[in-house]
Parts: sequence; C-alpha cells; structure tokens
Amino acid sequence: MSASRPTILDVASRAGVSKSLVSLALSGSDKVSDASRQRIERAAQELGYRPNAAARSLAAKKSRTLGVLVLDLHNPVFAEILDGVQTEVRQHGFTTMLVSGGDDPALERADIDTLQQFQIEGLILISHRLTEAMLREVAGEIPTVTVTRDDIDIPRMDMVCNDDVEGGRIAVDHLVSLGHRRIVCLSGGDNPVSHSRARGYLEAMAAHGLSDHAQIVSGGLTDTAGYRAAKEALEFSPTAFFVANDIGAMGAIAAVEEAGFDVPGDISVIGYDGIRLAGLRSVNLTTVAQPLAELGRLAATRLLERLEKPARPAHHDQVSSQLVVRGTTGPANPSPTA
Amino acid sequence: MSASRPTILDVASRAGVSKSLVSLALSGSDKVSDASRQRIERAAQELGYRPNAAARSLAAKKSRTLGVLVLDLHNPVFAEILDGVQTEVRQHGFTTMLVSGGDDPALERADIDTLQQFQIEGLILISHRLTEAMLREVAGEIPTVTVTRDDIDIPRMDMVCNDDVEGGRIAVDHLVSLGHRRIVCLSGGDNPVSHSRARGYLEAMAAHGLSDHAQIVSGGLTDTAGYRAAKEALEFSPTAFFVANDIGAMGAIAAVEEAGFDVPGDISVIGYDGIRLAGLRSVNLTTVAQPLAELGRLAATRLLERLEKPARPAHHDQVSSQLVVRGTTGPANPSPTA
DNA sequence: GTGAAAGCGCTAACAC
DNA sequence: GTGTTAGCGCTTTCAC
Repeated sequence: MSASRPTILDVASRAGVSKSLVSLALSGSDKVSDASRQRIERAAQELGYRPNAAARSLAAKKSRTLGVLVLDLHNPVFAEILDGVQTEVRQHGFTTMLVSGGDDPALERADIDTLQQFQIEGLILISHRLTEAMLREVAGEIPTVTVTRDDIDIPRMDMVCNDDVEGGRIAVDHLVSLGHRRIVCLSGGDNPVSHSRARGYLEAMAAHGLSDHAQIVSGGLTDTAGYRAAKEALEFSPTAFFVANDIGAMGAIAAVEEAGFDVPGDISVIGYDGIRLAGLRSVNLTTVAQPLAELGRLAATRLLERLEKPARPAHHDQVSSQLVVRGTTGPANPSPTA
Repeated sequence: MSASRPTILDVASRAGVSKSLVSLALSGSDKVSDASRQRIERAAQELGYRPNAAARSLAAKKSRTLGVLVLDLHNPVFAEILDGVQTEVRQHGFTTMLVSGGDDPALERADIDTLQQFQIEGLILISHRLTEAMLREVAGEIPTVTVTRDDIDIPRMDMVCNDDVEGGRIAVDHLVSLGHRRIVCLSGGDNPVSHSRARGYLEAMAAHGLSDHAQIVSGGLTDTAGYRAAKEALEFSPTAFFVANDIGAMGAIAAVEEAGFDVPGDISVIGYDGIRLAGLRSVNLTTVAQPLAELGRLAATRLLERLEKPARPAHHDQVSSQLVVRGTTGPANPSPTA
C-alpha cells in the first residue's frame, strides 16, 4: 500500500498540464488537444489514478449514482428485477447503490438515509414497508420511483407496477377452468401487492358466482409464511390455493404435502411472480408471471427521465402478467383425502 | 423540493454557534457544553439536516463504508451470507455498499473500481471471478477479505472459507453409507470452491476404493448448469449425484425427474450450501450445509479488525460444514430404470 | 468550550 | 486549447 492514492494533481504534473485540463480530458470533453489527452491518459494509467467519487460529487453537486432499496434479498424475484434496473442504469453511465435489510419501516427509512448521505440523485424503491408519511418525505426530497407499490399517489413520484388485480383474476380463472370451487387465497399480508392480488381473487370469485367460497388467509411473502398460512388454511378443505407469491407457494406446497395431500392431485397450487426457480422441473410451479426484468428496466428509465425533467407529471406504468401453467395445478379433485 | 439541503452552516447559524462546534457536537465529542449540544441538536432536527457523506469522507479521509461484491444475487446463498455481514458491520457503525452483476472478471473489476471511487475502507469479496493478478492488485490497494475463495494466498489479505474438501468427503461418505457406488460429481466448474469440493469427492471415493467409479462432469453454479450437467451425466448410469451447490442440485433433480427417474428411488442427489430453500418440504434437499451467516459475520469481523491493524498477518479462517439429511438421498437402487 | 482557518480532491466558470 | 480561481460541505488543528 503506497503513500496515498494519486490525485488529479499528480496526474496533471506528470502529464505536464494543469489539473483542470486533466479534469476536462478525463470527462471526455472535446476541447482538449489529442496530444494532451494522450499524455494525460498515459499519466493516469501509469499512476493507477482513480477518481475520488466523493470529491467529484461534492464539486459537481451530482453523484451519477442511483440508490436502490430492496425488500428482501432472499427472494430471487428482486434479483430478477434488479437485472433490469442494472442493465438500463449502466447504459446511462450511472452507478447503482444497493441496500436492503431493515425489517421494519424505521430501519428501512434509515437505509434510505444512508443512500441520501451518499448524494444519490434518484431512488428506486422495490419495497413497500415505508409508511405513507415516510414515503412522502422521501419522495419530496429526492426523485423517487416505486416498483411494485401503487397504493400511494404522490405528485412527482413515478410508479411502475404489475397489474396485480388482473393477475389475481388470471389465477382464479385458471383454477376455475379446472373445475375448482373451494379456492383459498393465501395472501401475502398487509401490503399493497398482496392487497391487489387478493382483490383480484375476490373479484374473480364473485364473477364466477363463487363468493360464498371465497376465503382469504393472511400470511406473508416468505416461504415460511406460505407454509404456515397453508397449514392453517387446510381446515377449509380447499381444492386449490392461490398464493401471493412464488416463494410463498413453495412453502405452501411443502405444507400441503406434509399433511399427506398430493399436489396437484388433491390440491392445486398457483403462485405469483414467475421467478426462474419456479420453472425448475423439481418445483414446476404454475404461476402468474410478471415481466420482472422489464419492471426493473422501466423503473430505471422513468427515474432517468425524471432526472432530466424533474417537474414532469408522474408516470404510472402498469405491465401485465401472464399465466404460466406448469405442474402444480390440475383438475379439481372433489374430495381430497389425506 | 426546497432550495437545497441544509448544511452544517445552516445548523450553525440557527443554533448561533460556529460550524466547527456543530461538527464536534454531531460527532459526539465531549468538549461541547450540554447547552450548546442541545441547541445544535434541536437546530439540526428542525432543519432536517443530514450530513453529506461525500464531504465528510473527503475531509476526514475515511468513509466508514465497506464494499461488498457478490457473485450472483440470484442465488439465495449470498443473501444468507450477507445477513451475517450486515449484522456485524452495522454494529460497528459502518455502512455497506453492495455491488454485483458483472459476469466476467473485467466487469467485476469495474464493479470494484466503482466501490473504490466511493472511498470504501475495506472490501469483502464473496465471489471468485477475479483473476489472480486482479486480486493482487485490489488487495494491494485496499484491505480485502475473500469469502468462499482460498486459492490465492496474498500477504495481508484475510480469507474466510468453508472446508470444502471436507464437505465433499462428507457428501460422498453419506452416499456410500447408503450403498451407492456409481456416484457422479456434478462440479460447479472452474473455480476454487468447486475444485475443493470435487477434490473432497475424489479423495473420499479413493478412500472407499471407488476410484474406478469416480466421474466428474463439469457444469456451473446455477440451476440451469446443474440441469445440463445432470442430463449429460445420466449416461454414466449413476445411482447418485453429488452436486456442487444447492441451486445446481435443484436443477439436477429436475433433469433426473424429466428423464423419468425417481429421486431418491432411482437416483439420490445431495447438494451443498444449506440454503433455507433447500429445507422446504417441496425441495427437501439433502445437503452439506455451511454456516452461512457465520461466514459473513466472520468476514466482516476480520475486515474490521484489519482496519484497526492494517499490517497484521493474514487470517485464514475455515469453518466446517454439516451434513443435513433430507429427502433426496436414499438407499442405492442397483438398477434404476427409466 | 469555542471559533477561525486550512484544506480534502474535484468541477466549472472565467480568463487568456 | 489551456491555466487560474473559486468553491462544494465537512473535519481538524490551533489559538483564544
């Protein structure tokens, strides 16, 4: 470890020019002669110079960095959305700073705080833990786009979402077409995504004249939550479960099989999200698939656009899901046995 | 969006003190009178003051931020390691900056570059894509600890690893104890983890006098890689697969079942990692489980220690895995039929 | 205890 | 084209 990192000044003196020329050259300005540019680039190269983002951001008053907050790194659905975000963001020469981890709103707010201290220029929220007040506060301070959350309408905040109500309907329609009537919804708990999906479920059940059978068991968006909810929901002797997300559905299947039922022989299970994992033959989960990478790409695009035009009205994008039929749903079994 | 964020100067004038006092007070110095401290804290509060990390890092020449590079966000194994990292890092008042995404060494090097520009004080590498030259370069510039990679010994670089050779042996011992002989290793490809695990496999096969049956098919560390490798390996008519990691094992199971075989009736499958997902009844994967969170915690600890004592000799920690028997391994079936 | 002053490494006018 | 000059918001001596 040498004395200390070389600065733009070291590069300047080595190249025999002033530090401003170095700055210009390194930022790709066209008002630098080729000769100088080359000398500067060589000097930087030889010195192993690396710009100091802190200084740059301080001076330029922009960091070219976007913050991303993610609900839960354990659920691969976020990695798939992030792929889309990254692709788009990189193309525009921005960097991305990722945080995750806080389980409650306050911790999550603290995570965003960290992001803000790093002078991020915009924020992508792939989470829904923030309270409305917090969200308003954040969105008021920094260009923000939410992914997967459309419950709170804030003037200049963009939202990109899947049509979760439609998705819920798609799931129910599929199940009903297979002859199911006692369809229980294992909801993902108290958050906008889950609410919408549950609403779609309710609407579709009603549309099929099945309101009497409609039954929602509230759980969460993790595997264990799905497991528990399914266990509890078994008492309604359902022939099918519509689970709020794929990971939860995997948990639900575990509970169903543990209780001695066959999937889909006795009970069908349909998930939501369309994570790659669900496509594995060993999982083979029927699901309502969102265009995950597209969701991420769109979010990044909207945010980048807003950085250009901060005042433009909010965009509310909605993408559509698609039913992917695999092995966990099948014809209704009128009297499943344990 | 108001004029512009309040700075330490705004806080100072509102509290009627100088900016240096504010700085002192906010960093918890004891040479500030209680009266001043309170006025300052109130002012900061009222203004919604948030420190500018860029300025702070520039002035203090330290960022209190650690960089973390992760191989693949799609594999939950990294989320579980990260949990351990985060827990430890937060306790010490440090922040963590996470990057991931580059598929090849150069891109990954670029990711680290980004991290360095943000003046991270230390680096946790949960990846193994970097070439030896790159790793030396990086480790020479910044305190670095690798997790999950112990192939390159660099003077002041700490390493925390699982004993993957032992893990490989554990897997084989388990399979052999079930009567398996034609055990094929679906390796994770050309990287240190996979090499060690494969070596453990080879050693154990030899120890059991099964060297003639030893067979390694090279794949990768993703579900699809496991799937493909298994498909290919079926030609050796194995009675068991030892797969380099859990996600790969899930892919392998898919291939096995797709070919009409039963797991574990015809072919047993054992994975490696011990991700939570593997414990789901619907997956129910027998595996060699690493203490994931502990791995992360240890890495963070070592790095934090090194920041204190930059020159101390490198620590090479090794943790042990544990066999977790679940439903994908069973007694050998002498003649599996499709 | 408290304030003044000198930078940290960089960008962005502005002169030349 | 190129150099000079002010800061960006903060920490940190060093006087008082």
